[in-house]
Amino acid sequence: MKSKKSVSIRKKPSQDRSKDTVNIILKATTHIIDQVGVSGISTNKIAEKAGISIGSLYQYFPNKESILAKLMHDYLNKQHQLVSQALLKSDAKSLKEAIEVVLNVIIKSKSHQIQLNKLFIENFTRIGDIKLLQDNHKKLIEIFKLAITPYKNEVRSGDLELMLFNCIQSILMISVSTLFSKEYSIKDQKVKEEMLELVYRYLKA
Amino acid sequence: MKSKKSVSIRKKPSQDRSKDTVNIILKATTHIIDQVGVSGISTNKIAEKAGISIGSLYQYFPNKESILAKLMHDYLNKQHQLVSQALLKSDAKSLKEAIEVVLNVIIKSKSHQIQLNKLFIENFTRIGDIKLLQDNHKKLIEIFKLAITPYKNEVRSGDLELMLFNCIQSILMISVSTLFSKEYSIKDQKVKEEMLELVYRYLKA
DNA sequence: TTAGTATATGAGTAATTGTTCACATTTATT
DNA sequence: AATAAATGTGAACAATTACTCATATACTAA
Repeated sequence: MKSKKSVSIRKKPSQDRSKDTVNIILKATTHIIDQVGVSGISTNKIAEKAGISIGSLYQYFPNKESILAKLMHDYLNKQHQLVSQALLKSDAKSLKEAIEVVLNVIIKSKSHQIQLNKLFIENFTRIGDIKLLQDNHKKLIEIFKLAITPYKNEVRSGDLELMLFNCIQSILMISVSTLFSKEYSIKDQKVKEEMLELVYRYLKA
Repeated sequence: MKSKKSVSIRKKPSQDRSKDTVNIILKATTHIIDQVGVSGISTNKIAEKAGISIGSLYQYFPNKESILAKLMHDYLNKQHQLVSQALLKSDAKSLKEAIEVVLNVIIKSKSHQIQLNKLFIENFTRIGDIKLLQDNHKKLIEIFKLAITPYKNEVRSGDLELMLFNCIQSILMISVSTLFSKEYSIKDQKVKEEMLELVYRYLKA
């Protein structure tokens, strides 16, 4: 039960076929999460689904948790990368437009990687990964802050960190909720507009 | 693996000592969730922690899931009850005050039952319990709607259901997040005020 | 007291879990 | 071609899992 939730890989794959193996393992894990959830995962099942031997799996991952951690790590990294890129290319001219840019990317990242949101949520309460998630939130807050800095005269005064913390939590929760909701979809334009309205009204002076 | 997530109890306890047993089981489960999370739970551990035999546990619960379901069920029921009661006794005179009443109770229920929020969140992705959670959200939306109805001239036009859906998601997520955050606490007055601000600004005309 | 019912017990079971290790095969290097 | 390194294999293991059942104890009512 003493699982070290390391993100590291046991052996660094040098040849192409071993890199493939690692990718296949990660992909198989994602599929299983999608089908039976995080609690339904076992290393034997992953190996089976990946079509490799259980021994091969342990060549590259020291334990089960490290697979989930790697998946989580990659997912969050990708998210930051996407948001940052979008902001660079953005031609936002107002607070509202800047918010919209951030919102668009988060929504996009959520709707493209639905399976991983299950991992995202279940990990919320796992002690070992709380730090990972909190770092994620902090990074998102930083990026968000950067995005609205040019328009800070439009922003009401107050504890900006806390305000952005609340914005991020709201956006994430609404996004994820709609993934499981029957009434609302994250792809629904109306939902996006309401999220924008929520954040904009909250932040503006 | 074919778990029936029934809330029902296998045998109805009639004597006092058996009612005690059921309560002890539920309490022990709550403690374990608090310490090692939902995924660290096993029926054997519950029985051990409760100081009863594993056989006794299965006298009253048909399977492991039914224990978690009962816990969840009780928790959500209690929450509705508290919110409804608070609204009855409320002397709110404006939209903002009505929101505050709802907010106060939800915050109170969250901060009083910290452990169960882990169950709450992890259950978010478990197929069987999604319906339970969605029903919970729907009920909260209904209660919320009832609370602000007297002041609906203060509320902006739009899809009220969706608006309240977003409010509930935001409130819940911010509440739960602060339970795990180092920077912010749900007991912090500033956090409460910001949540009120978020919801009020979003709803008002 | 006695008989019936409710409650408690815990060794036992079959299945699954995470992980290891001795060995086989494939690739890179000389 | 020979050797070393990288990669792949899967039977095997101890631990843990959810759950059963035969039996024992405690209560209730006659």
